[in-house]
Amino acid sequence: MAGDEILVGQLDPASDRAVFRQIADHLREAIERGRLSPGDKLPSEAKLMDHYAVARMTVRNAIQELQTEGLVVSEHGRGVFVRPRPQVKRLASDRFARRHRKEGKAAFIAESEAAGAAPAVDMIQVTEAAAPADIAERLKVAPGEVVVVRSRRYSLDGRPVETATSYIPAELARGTQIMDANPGLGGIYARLEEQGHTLERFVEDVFTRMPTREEARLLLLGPGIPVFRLVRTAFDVNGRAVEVCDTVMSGDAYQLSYELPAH
Amino acid sequence: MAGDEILVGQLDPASDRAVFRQIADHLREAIERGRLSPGDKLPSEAKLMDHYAVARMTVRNAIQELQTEGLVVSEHGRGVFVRPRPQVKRLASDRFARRHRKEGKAAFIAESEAAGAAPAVDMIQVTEAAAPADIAERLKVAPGEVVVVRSRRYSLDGRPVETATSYIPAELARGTQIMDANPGLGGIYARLEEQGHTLERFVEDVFTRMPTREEARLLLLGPGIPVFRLVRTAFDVNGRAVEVCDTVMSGDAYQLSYELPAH
DNA sequence: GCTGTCTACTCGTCTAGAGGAGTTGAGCAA
DNA sequence: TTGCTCAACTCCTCTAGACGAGTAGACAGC
Repeated sequence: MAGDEILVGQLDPASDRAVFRQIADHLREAIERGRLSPGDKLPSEAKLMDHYAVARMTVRNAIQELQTEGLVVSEHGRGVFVRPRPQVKRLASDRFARRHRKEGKAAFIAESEAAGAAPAVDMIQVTEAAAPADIAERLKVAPGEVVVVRSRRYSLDGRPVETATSYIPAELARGTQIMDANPGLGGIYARLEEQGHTLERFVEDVFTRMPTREEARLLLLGPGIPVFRLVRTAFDVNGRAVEVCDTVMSGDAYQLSYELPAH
Repeated sequence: MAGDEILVGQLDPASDRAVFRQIADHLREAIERGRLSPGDKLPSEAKLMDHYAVARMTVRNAIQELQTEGLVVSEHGRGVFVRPRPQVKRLASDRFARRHRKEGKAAFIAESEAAGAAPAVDMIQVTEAAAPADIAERLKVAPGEVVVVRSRRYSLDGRPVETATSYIPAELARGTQIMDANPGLGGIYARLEEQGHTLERFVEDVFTRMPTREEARLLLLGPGIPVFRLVRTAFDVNGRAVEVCDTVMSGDAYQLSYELPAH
């Protein structure tokens, strides 16, 4: 039976460390030392109860601790498993360079295919709405001013990995393909450049936090998985902010990579 | 009594949503709507038991859910409180520019003082050890090769916010102040440049995950707070990697900011 | 004024049990 | 072979209670 071979730990009754923490320590160590590999099943609650001679809640507390650390995931009716490590997608700092855009594909699609993964976009919505305060500040529009809001969700190989919401000043978007669900070849950055707003630079602000319930639902995030929040502001050659993109990315699916000059 | 005014929610017995989740939903909504502000005390377990007419474990499950979401923190003997939002430190992408270094201070010290916070560095250790695999790869040294390892912990206003470990090829560090606990004015980058390794660029790889137990201990992280892991490689003008700095930062204390050219 | 104690209140840990619901595989029936 | 039922096993939800330990305020005694 999977996982049984790790049932070797002994409780230390003299320790002032809580019993459930001692059990969690045993299991954690088994995972970190590789006695349990990603995807392996932990001993069932019943087996752990028998082995350590403790009540059910004590075992569950131990497992709960590992869950919040992101080390294991439980599946109702099946068991508790060491969390498999997903493929990590590397986002390079040149991913919005114009040369990539010229190929006629939006950044996400182009680089995903290059990495050998199957990209998909769904839940595309285009509306007009008041800009949230922090977005309005970045776009240099009045708080509450109506802007065009484009939101969508990206998936890789069937797994949702990222939600993104773009905010564009209304006068830059109205009457263009930016208002369509499909913004056309090269994405909205290509459309903005066609309008004469040649892009010069982007500023990305990166945060990390635990997902909201809504985000966990959209990105299929279990407990113990944080998200990146990435707010990117696009500036044209006149220094005007022409778009702000607010992205929430599954923290275990991404590695961000940036290049900094030493000046 | 603090928090009592939010005791207004009603359970929906017809709902198939678990009772403890309904209670968590009520409390979460109270926090998000501002009926409970950062620092406010939630109703005690006893009050919630009375109000919802449920068992203690049910209430504790609800609170546990909010804890793993990072919304509340519990304090033994005092109560459960809405997590106060700490001051966020913004790391700009030019923070390692030479002009900052010339002022004679290491990056962390200089920018913290500029932001009006009191910086501190402790737990400084300098040793020689084998480079971990991913570090060796970045440094372009043989796996397991001995390098100089400098680790330290940074605090702001008394709160530890970041641990950092630098790896420097041994032949670049031996016989220099880099081996000392105090690397001198301008930090180790200044020392490397004095050795003729003029820095040209940095590459930063950014990850997010939940902290290990050790990291949570060093950074005083409660449940529900993720960390940034930031691995920075410094390249000199010859394209040689002269240092790799592996940093773990409290996720709620930092905002990273990068500038990307559109090319 | 200071100190130590006492008490009420708080969350932490643990036990012992009940019923429910999702998953899986064996075995049987069509 | 295919499809169904059923039992065993899994984790999920919830109850009811016990004892422990940290906190904070009231209060008596010095």
